[in-house]
Amino acid sequence: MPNPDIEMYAEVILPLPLYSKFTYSIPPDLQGDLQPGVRVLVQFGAKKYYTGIVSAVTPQRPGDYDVKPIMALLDNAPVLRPPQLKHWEWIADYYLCSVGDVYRAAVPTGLKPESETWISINPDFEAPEDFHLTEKQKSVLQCIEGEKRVRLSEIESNLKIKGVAGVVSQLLALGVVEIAETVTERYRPKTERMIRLCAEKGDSERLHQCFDLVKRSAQQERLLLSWMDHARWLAPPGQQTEVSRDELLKATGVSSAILRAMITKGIFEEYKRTTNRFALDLNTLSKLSPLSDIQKKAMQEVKASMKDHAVTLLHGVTGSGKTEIYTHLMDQVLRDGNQVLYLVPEISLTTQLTDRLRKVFGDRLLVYHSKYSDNERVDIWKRVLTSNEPLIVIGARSSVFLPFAHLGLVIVDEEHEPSFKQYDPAPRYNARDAAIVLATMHGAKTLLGSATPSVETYYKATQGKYGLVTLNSRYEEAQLPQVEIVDMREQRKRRANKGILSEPLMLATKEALEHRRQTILFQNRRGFAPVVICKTCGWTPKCPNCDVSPVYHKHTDILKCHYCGLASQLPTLCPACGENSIEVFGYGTQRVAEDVQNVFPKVAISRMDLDTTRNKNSYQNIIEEFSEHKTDILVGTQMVTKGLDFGDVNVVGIVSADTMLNFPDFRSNERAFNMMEQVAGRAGRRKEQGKVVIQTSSPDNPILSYVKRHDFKGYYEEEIKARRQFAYPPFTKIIHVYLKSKDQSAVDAAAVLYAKALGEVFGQRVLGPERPFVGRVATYYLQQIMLKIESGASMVKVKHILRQVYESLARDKLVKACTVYYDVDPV
DNA sequence: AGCACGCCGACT
DNA sequence: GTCGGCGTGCTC
Repeated sequence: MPNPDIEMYAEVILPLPLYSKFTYSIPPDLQGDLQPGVRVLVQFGAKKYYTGIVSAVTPQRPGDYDVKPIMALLDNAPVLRPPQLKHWEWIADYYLCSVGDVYRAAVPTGLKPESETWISINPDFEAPEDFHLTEKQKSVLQCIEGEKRVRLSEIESNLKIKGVAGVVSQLLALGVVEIAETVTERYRPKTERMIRLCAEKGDSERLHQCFDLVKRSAQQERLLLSWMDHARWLAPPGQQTEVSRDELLKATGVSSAILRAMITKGIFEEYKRTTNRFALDLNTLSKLSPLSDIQKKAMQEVKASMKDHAVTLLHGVTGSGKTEIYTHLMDQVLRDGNQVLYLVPEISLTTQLTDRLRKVFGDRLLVYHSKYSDNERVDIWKRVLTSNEPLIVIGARSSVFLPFAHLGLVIVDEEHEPSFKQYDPAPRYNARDAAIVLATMHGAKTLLGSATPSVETYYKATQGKYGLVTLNSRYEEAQLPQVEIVDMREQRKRRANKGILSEPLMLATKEALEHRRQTILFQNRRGFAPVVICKTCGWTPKCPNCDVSPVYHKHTDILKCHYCGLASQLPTLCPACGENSIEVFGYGTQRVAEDVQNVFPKVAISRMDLDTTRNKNSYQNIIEEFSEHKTDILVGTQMVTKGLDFGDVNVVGIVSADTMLNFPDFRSNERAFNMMEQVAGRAGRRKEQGKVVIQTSSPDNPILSYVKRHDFKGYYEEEIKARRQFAYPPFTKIIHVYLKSKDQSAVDAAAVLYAKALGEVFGQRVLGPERPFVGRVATYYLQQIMLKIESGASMVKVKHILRQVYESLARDKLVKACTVYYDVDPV
């Protein structure tokens, strides 16, 4: 039993980017209930309340400040599991951010209620004689008057003026309004509208009454009969079921007005029921499909490798059936009573994959990703938290944070994918690496899978640090596609192309169409045209917030900045010279789709890029339509490269390889090879050999010859040589130090100072500062300093030095004007 | 990250 | 004279 005489204190993690620890006192009535991992409500600063997570409980009274008490305990039991706090600390330490940053990213918002300011009219207020208000005050007051209470943010959005907080504080001082800070729980369990009869089971008199009431309406009668059918009303007692409103209306085809009338008559009654978001019919489960001999062999090798390696790489060419191997492995882990984390890039989480797995694993499969609503995410969190049962979570990046009880296996598919790395905001973590660490904490094994492993991973595999299993042939002897490289300069010289389509790509597409086959065209740029220019004076538009040119979008007829999202009008006359000579150049997906439609006017084309996949179901719809062959040609950005499986695709066109090949950083070869090989892998996944056409202005680029031969090893050997020669990963570890400010001269000067200070300790390991590829994003100017640390050097020491340098410069006026942050292992 | 406190320009 | 701009420093 806790001793109530000893005062106890709790260390609390707050969802803030602060590095110091915050300690609160535990009120006597909560002593003994508090343990690491529970959520508590605490006051922070003068008015804010946050949901914090208790990280430790100690009897140690902290130093010389007034300790605030914990306001409330929000949980009976921790919302985290034991290894999670350790995992958060690892991420914060490794990726150089605060634990609060990790907490913010890890836990769904619904579990982190914050306080909000509510404003209401002061009922006791009496206006003195000479009382008058300014116009601004009056309009704010009007917003409050109609309601019981309003949020500050609501007034701001209603009036569309700034400084509402100030006006409210004036009104508060005058006594006109009062304010309250409240904490609202945002999580709402999902409810379903249900319909029941206003009669007891067995009350036949009442039932007759009901039938009398609907006698004159065929529709109402139908609804009543159908309801009785759905509810199994006539079955023996105890076998009745609840009837959902939607289900009933859908089954009968009767309009909701009819139902409403019957509710008004008192026949039916509507009520709400909390539903299980995971409801599933267990009778539809199907068996695992058997593995081919080659897959069986690979599976045995994977299992053998896992005996002596914590991490194993499964290097399998596109279409070799890696997913089948994962499925069998997961099944075995479930049988052993353990849980599985299956990480995939966001786009792979379409029903293509999840339906397949759901058929095998039923409700033991949970799906978790960013297109889910926060409520749905809280549901999944709670389900994982309360379940010790074997289950599989398939999810994107953030599912590494779920409260697993006992992981037996972690799978990271498409492990080379840059999207596993979060770039902004902190924590800037790589989910693949965080997952490996998590697996180790659980004593679980990790399987990384890819057709084009990252250089780092493949290097570790060749060095024996990771196990390596290779699958060289495609499933059912499908062949890797044949690759043709087309010189676009030569095409244009001969005027053989039609718009962006070269002759070979046009012919291949045409042939595919004739054989009822499909085509994917890959162009890694969205919008219509990336370049807008005045032909008379050379003027081009610039984004006012960023250091880029906006892209022309034809459908909406606007210029759009792809960095900050700002949209503007395309001027008809040049703003610089006044001539009517503005033209657009270059190709985005919209324009590619338009060109293709011009060449093949009768063919159904769809487009998949960020612009067409904003909504939760839009991926799904585009992919479904394409896989059901309702569309013949799919034009898309890198989204189309990620793990999609379409049996009828015979032709893949890489519309322009040039931007990929000429990117100015050390990963550009890796990215270009992976992207081209992956998109090529979408072709010919069934029996007939597919065809890939790569259009380029530099057909002699060596990367293209490796893609042409599907020669991963050859590309890798050359790449690893270059990495060694120029001291890039995996031979060094890279940390980017960023400085950010709205004041350009401040960042520029501060970055020089910073690089100099770092150089005094790290010497040649410091490169820069330089402006990043895009030097200004959303009104912030950026400077980047690159640190190259030899692999094997003590990172503890490096981080200690980074902290010291920051502290020594923190008082400098220029540095103070900037935000400093780090990106560890950038991709 | 918020938020309060505090010190200088354009308005009643 | 005041309102209100945002620089600076603190939050258990």
